[in-house]
Order: sequence, then structure tokens, then C-alpha cells
Amino acid sequence: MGLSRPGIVAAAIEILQAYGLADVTMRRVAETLQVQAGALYWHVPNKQTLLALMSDEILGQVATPDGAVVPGEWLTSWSHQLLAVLRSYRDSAELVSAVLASGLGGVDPIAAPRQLLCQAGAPEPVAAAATHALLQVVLGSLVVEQSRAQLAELGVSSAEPAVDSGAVEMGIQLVIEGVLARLPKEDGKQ
Amino acid sequence: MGLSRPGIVAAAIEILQAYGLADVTMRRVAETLQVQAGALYWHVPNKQTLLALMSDEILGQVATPDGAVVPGEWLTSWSHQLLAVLRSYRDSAELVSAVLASGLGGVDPIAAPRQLLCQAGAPEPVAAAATHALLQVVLGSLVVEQSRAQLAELGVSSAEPAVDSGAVEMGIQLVIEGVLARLPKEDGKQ
DNA sequence: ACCTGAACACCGTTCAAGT
DNA sequence: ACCTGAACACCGTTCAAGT
Repeated sequence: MGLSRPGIVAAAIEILQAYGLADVTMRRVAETLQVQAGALYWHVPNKQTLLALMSDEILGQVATPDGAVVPGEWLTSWSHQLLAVLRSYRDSAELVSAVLASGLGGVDPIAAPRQLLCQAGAPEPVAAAATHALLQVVLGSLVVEQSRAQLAELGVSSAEPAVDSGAVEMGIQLVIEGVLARLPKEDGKQ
Repeated sequence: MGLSRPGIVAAAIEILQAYGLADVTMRRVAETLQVQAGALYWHVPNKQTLLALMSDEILGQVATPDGAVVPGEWLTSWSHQLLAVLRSYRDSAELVSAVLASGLGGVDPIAAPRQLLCQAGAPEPVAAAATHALLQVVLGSLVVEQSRAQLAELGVSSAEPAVDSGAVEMGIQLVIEGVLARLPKEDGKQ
């Protein structure tokens, strides 16, 4: 009893999981909480901000790989972590992309890998561009993958033969190899 | 006098340029054409399809580099061509991304570079993943760039210091280097 | 064949008024 | 402080009816 920001975000994520992003409307969130739609606006300034809070909640679950591994492994591991978390939420890629574009997100999803690359000796612009590219490849491929899944669920067996799932991982690997080639080389041992 | 598919697409693109993607609604397109909103549905099955037609129109302007240049230069040139065309239309990256996700587009934007890579000796999955990654990096970075521009126009000088414009180009270069490393090497001279 | 008029079932957001 | 009720200004889409 009594609305709260976390409660609203939780309800929104429930709807996201059960019905998809298109069904996350202020009115449906309010309905889920048995409250009038206008009531939400006392806790959250607008829908865009609610979406940003949802995105932050999801991105907050991406763990940074521990153990002092070599940069290449670290980046691969991190990318797959991100991929796994995003795959566990329906329409998450579209959600995160929209929030990223809006600039309202409170979580910088590429802060960790960018820092790692800088520590590994990459110039800041290279680290920024590389992590950005990595994120875009993950999000872009996943948007397609998830929306295709959505369509398939509606019985629309799309014309395209579905992106083979390994393509995402291969795209990730290409970007990682590109950036590794720019790293100062430290002799193999350790 | 008399609606037509091309006329509808042209009107929609005019609105896109003048007011942005959010203002491209069936009702506003109809209003521009001095016609009732329902009339559009005789020429176009739904809004998604209209968006796909707009995207096709834009992507159709991307010229493939001519002259038998080396793969690296070809890919760089193609990427910048794509970038230039997309930058010439407001909100084009968001539009193309949405259409790509919907699977309704009639133009495959990466057909040309994929073919080139295959001819250069790349295995098909590598060529597909690489061109896909290239497209995602371009679209992803541009979505951010264009939406930031949109916000700036509304006087909202965003908190973030704006993505420095060179980051897009650097991301492109990284992906290209990654794929070039996988190409069978032909000795330097021609 | 092609378009109008009007409706249906929604949206996000605002805001007086209540408690 | 927090929520209701009701409105405002929109959406995409459908469809009888006209021409």
C-alpha cells in the first residue's frame, strides 16, 4: 500500500517480461498497481524516466569479470555477461538502446571495459570507441534477435531464415581482435 | 490529385526532415496531402510498411564504391558513404534501425560489402558478421548523435559532453581492421 | 477504384479536487 | 504528502457509405 519508485519499476519490468515493451504503458503499469495513471507522476516525472530506471535495473546486473585475466579474455567474458543478462529480459535491447539515445540512463554500461582498456595501455579515444562499438554490436544484433522472437511468437514465421545465433558472438570477436591489435604488447607470460 | 504510394512516401520524408520521426504520424502525412487519414490505408497496409518504404528510399542512395580498390579501402569508403547518406536525413538511424528490426525493409543494406568480403576470400559467416557489425556500429553511434542533436535543438543542453564526432569513424576502423586480419593475404603489390 | 466521415480503442500528461 | 477523476490533445486502424 502506497506507491514507491521501486515498486513502479518492478511492476513495469513484470509487464515487460510478460507482454513486451509495447505493453509497458503508464496506464497498464498503473492498472497493475491498482492505481490511477496520474498517480505515477507523483513518483516519476515521465515515461522516459521510468524506462531509464528499468534499463538501469537491468544493466546493474552485469557483473564485471574478476580475476586478473588477460584483456582479450576479459573483454570476451564481459561481452558474454552482458549478452546473457540482456537475453534474460524480453525486449531489453530495444529498451536499453532507447534509453541510451535519450541520455537519461544513470548507468554507463561501458565504464568497466573502457577502464580496463585504458589500464591495458589503450589511448582513451581508442578505448572509448572500442567499447562503444562492442556495445553497439551486442545491442544491434540483439534487437534483431529479440524482435524476430517476438514475431515468431505471434505465429508470423518471418521470411528471413532467422539470424543464426552465432553471428552475434562472431561480431563481438571481430571488434575485440581489432582493439587488441592496438594494444601495446606485453610479453606472453602473465 | 490522386494519392499514390510514392507521393505518400515523399510527404512522409518531408515531415521527417522538417519535424523529425516523432512527427511522422499517419494523420500528419494525410494532412500534408490534404486527405483523410483513412485514405492512406488504401495505398499502404500500415504505418510500419510506410516506415520501411522511407528507409528503403534512404538506403537506396548509398552508392557502392567503384574502381577495383583493395578491400580495406573499399570498406572504409563504403562506411563513410553510408554515414554521409544517413547524416543527410533527420533521425534516419532510428528509422533504419526500427525497420531493420521489423524485418519489413526491402533493401538489404549490407549486401554489397558482404559480397565484396566473400570475393576477397572471407568465409561467408565472417563476412556476414563483419558487415553486420559495421552496420550496427554506424547505426548505433548515429542514433546517439542524432538524438543528441534533436535534444540540443530543443535547448536542452544535455549533461553529457556530446559524443565527439570522430568516435564513429574510429569504431568503424576497428571493425574493419578486425575483419582484414581474417582475410587471406595477397602480396602487397596490387 | 478510391476517398470521406466517423468511430473504436487506445496513448502520455495535467490538474483541480479530495483525503 | 499522496492519490482520484476527469479531462486534453493526441495516436493507428477500421469500415460503412458515398462518388
